[in-house]
Order: sequence, then structure tokens, then C-alpha cells
Amino acid sequence: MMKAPADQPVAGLLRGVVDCVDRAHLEARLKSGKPLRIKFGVDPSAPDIHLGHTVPMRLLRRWQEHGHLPVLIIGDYTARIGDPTGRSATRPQLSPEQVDLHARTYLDQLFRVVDKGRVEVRHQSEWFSSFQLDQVLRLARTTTVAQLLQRSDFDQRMRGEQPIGVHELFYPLLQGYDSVAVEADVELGGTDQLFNLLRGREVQQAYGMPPQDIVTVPLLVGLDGQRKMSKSLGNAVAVADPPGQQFGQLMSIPDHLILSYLELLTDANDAELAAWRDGLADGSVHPRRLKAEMAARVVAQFHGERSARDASLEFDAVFRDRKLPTAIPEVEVSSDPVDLRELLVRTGLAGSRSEAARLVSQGGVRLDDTVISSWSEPLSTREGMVLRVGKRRVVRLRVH
RNA sequence: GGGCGGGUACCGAAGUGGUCAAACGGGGCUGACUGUAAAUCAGCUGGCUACGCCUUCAGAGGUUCGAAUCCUCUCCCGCCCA
Repeated sequence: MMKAPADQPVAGLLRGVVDCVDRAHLEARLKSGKPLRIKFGVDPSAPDIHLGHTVPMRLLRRWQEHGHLPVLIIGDYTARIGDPTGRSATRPQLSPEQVDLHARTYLDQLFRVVDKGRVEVRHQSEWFSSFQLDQVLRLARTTTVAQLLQRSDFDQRMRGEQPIGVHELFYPLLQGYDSVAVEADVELGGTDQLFNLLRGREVQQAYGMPPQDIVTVPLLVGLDGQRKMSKSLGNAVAVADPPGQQFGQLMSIPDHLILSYLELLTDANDAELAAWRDGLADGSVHPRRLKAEMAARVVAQFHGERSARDASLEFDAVFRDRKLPTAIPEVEVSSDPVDLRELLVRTGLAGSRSEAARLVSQGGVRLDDTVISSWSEPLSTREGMVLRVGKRRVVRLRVH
């Protein structure tokens, strides 16, 4: 359902937005009905995109629906630097081949959220691969060192006596130049991108171009309930993760994150959100119920309603009712009696015999629902036996 | 180029000749509990042919009965001065 931009309320396009510069200017342009080029940088330094990435992507899709054109920038040059934003250390450099592979994987995932048919995809290499030194110098002249060092992450690294590579200082400049190259009207990013986005305005102006407006969206808090979702922090849910895993991970978030996830990751409308908020407050809505609802809605976006429902049922069965999972990986073992520790290692349930020994002594190992608390006697395996460590690691034995 | 301070287990960070496989925190794992892979509490968290042995404290040598701890060289990082 495509409607002309002019018919749409501007507010819908800025819902949930945190920073908006220059807001008055942007609102006026939106009202004018002119389709805008909205730039969004894709960082192919990591191939997996997670739910945190989908927050701006979801906004991008909304803009698409209003007739605007997302311009996706494949950061094939900046990826070689690694965005220093929020970083306490220099990132490793990636080869062009790696970047290229990552970019393709990234786009595949991105198009699960954004309409593939209505975007413009550009690569930084289009303009940077032929960049001459005099162009580099001209770009460098747009910004002072003091301006770059204002950033709190650089500042912290300076104070923490951590290294800062000169190439890292170029990151905001390259990103800024992208806006010149694609003539961006608007640039979208997470709130942590504010500095880089603002830099783009300065760079554009230095090149005699009107500055882009910028829009930032909140950063999704990760599964730990503390820090922003990030793969390297290990608190992320990947878009490409299987439904069961996504569901389980979403169920592990602290309760205080439920509403925020519903708001940022689902199409729940304001009325629904308000009702849930009230319900949680007065106890009429059970947090676990709502969390499961949220998890199902999120999973459904990437895997469909049916998979989401299956994941939900499976989760209840395994973790609430302590039943066996429906799909259990099978491992072939020989029929000879074996040391239990050896068996745990061979089936991949333990990383070493020492670890296996610990698990056994802690009562974490079950064979066909019976806790095995000793490894003193060799074990005879039988076809179809189920070996389990904790709640999450299960294997069915295939004896040959 | 000069001066100073650093490089410890998955991460952060103690330890400055033996009692160190190495405190503490985070993370992870297991258990109890429960509304969940939440919260809380408890235990565990290098490996092995296990009451002992092997490998680890940037790398290579050396001193010593004995080193993460002392010495030498090398590599890497930060700060200050130039």
C-alpha cells in the first residue's frame, strides 16, 4: 500500500527517533512530499546482523513505504578500518575478499527487513578506489584533530593509554564523504553514530553541498540487560539464528527489557504498548506471558508464524516441563563399554575429560533421565540412549 | 631519538624467588529454586594414563635446589619530552 508521501503524517517517520538534526528542516522537507534519499551505512566487517541492527532497518522500511529511497552504503573501505565507535581497541583489518563476502551475506539478511526492490546499493569503493592523495588531503582539511578527538571513545582511549591508529581518525571522514558521493538528504544511524553523522554534515558543506539531516534511533539493549546488543559482547540474537535459539535467547532477557523489545522490534502500536505497560504495572499482565508473546512476534518476522509457534511450544516443553527436545542430535558410538567421561567428550557434551568429571560430580549428567554421579565403572551403551548435560545439551546415542 | 610505565588464564585485574594452576571481579558451566536460557543462592571454571604428573604468566636464553616473580637480549603497547 503505497501512498504519496504528502499524505502521510510526518510523525510516523520520526516515531521512536532519538536525535533529529535539523528537525524543523527535515519536517518541512517531508511535508513537501519530495522523495528523499536516506543514507544508511552497512558495515560488512562482521557478516552476522543481529536484532540491534534491525532497529534502524525497520525505520528504513517505514520510510520506504512512504516513498523515500534508502541508499545503502556498503562500507567496503571503512570496514577495513573498523568503526572505532564505542571501541576500546583498534580493530583488526579485513581483506577486500572478506569484506566482499561479508557484504553479500549482510545484504541477504538486511533484505529480510528492508524491501529489496526499492533501494539503491552503493559501494564506497566506487569513489574511494580511485581516490588520489590530493583528494585525501582535501578531505582531511575539512576537519581538525581537536574535532575528531572530541569523541568520548577516543578521549577514553587516550586517557586509558590505549592506542589510536591514525587510520581510525579517518573513519568519520570517509563516512562523511559518502554523503557527498551519494548526495544524501538524510542519514540514519544508531545513537552511537551521532558523531559520525554530524561529521557528514560538515563534510558535505565543505564540499559546497547542503548538509544532510540526520536521524538516530535507540540502541537495543542486549540480552544481558546492560550493554548495547553486540556480537562481540556475546549478548546478541542473530537474525540468521534458528527460531528455537532466537526464542530461547529472547526469553532470557531481564523483564525490564520486555517493553523496549516490543517497541523496537515489533509492529506493536502505541495503544498496545500502553496497555501492556499498564498491565505489567498492575499485575494483570504476566511478565513471562508477555515475554513469550514478544519472542514469538520477533521470531515470526524472520521465520514465519508457524516456526515461531513451534519454537514457543518447544521452549515450554523443554524448559518448563523438562521434557526432551523433539529434535535431538544423534551421535554414533561403539557398543564397547566406555568410561563415562570419555563418552561425554566423544559426544561433544564436554570439552575435556576434566570438564566431564566436574559435570558428573556436580550431578549435571543424566542418562535416560537418571542422574549418573560416578564414572567408576565403564558404561555399556544401548541404541537410542539419551545422554544429557544440564538442560540444554542433549544427544541420542546411535550404537554400531 | 631520550625518559618513564606496561605485556598474567576467555576478558579485566592482583601477585615481584618457594605455601602459584596463580587472589579478586566479569563471563561461562552445573545444581537448588522458579514464571524462563530471568532474578536469587551454592559449587565449579588449564590438561592428563589423576591422592600424582604435565603445560601455562609476551618470546628466547640465563642465574638458582627452586622463577610469573632476578638478569640479558628480542618483539609489542602506552605516556611524557624532542
